[in-house]
Amino acid sequence: METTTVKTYSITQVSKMYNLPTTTLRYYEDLGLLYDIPRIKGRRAYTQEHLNRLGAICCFKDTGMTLKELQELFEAQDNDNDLTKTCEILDNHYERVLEQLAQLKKNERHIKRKVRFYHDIKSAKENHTKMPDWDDYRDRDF
Amino acid sequence: METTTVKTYSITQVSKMYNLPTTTLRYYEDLGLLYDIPRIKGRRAYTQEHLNRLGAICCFKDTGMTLKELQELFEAQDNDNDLTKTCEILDNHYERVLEQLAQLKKNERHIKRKVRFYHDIKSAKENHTKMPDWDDYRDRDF
DNA sequence: GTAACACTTCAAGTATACTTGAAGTAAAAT
DNA sequence: ATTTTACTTCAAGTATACTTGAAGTGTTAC
Repeated sequence: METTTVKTYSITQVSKMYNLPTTTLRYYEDLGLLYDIPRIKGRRAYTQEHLNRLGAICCFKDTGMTLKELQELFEAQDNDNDLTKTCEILDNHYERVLEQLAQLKKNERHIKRKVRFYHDIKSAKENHTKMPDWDDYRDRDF
Repeated sequence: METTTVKTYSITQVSKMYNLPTTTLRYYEDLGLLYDIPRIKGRRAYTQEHLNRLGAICCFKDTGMTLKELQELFEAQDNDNDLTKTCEILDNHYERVLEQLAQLKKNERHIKRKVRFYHDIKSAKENHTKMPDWDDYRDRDF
């Protein structure tokens, strides 16, 4: 006979690893996003499986999925193992992520221009040189 | 004597242009993010200036700035014309945007892998071929 | 032994960003 | 002329994602 010990993590360890308050970890459990977390003497003992799931939660949440949508995704993935629905949700979400990425790149360029513009205004004021014109910064690559 | 007519836009036109409900436009005005909007017969008449400002609001908001932070930024920009503070806020925000961009790219790759993984599971099940293993998808470029 | 610490559950409270409802006005459509 | 449409103001309500508070338990520190 053979026994294997599975490495587990306390709620505070997980909290630090994922930079999430312990209250948020409990909240996700309440919502059913994390479940079957074993208790050792009443305390949560997260396994690698739970960490992987939590990684997925953060990834999807950070890319704009609501917790409700995450519940749906996990329900399709776990319970019924409804692959058609799982793929549909994932495909739709991936589309949205690509749009986000394109938009964020645009916004990044716009903000970069604005940063330069205001720094140049600051310099101009300090050195009593000619004030920059925003028209020279719009839609121009630096 | 010379009179120039400035092109203006109704709240519904602006709502459609920026894909924001009219109620949200009024809300932004309540918060002071948009101000000095002239009324023609009681109706809001947005000028190009307001559209530019609204564009900035959307850009900063979409990159994670809160409306309160936007109020601070605009206060530094408009009222006191406090360039040091304006630059500081912009610099800090730009840093955050670069981090977001890096993170979003990571998340995009992770989700792409997951999309492929589940599509491959679906195919495997339909064609009774070997099920894929997630380990073959982690941190691998396609 | 007892105080401090690190959790536990469960219910209620909060922050942000809108959103809705009620009551009114002014111009266009029938 | 009167109904419909498109706004207006102002106050109150809502959704999402947490966050806090109260009361309790089991291990560690002195």
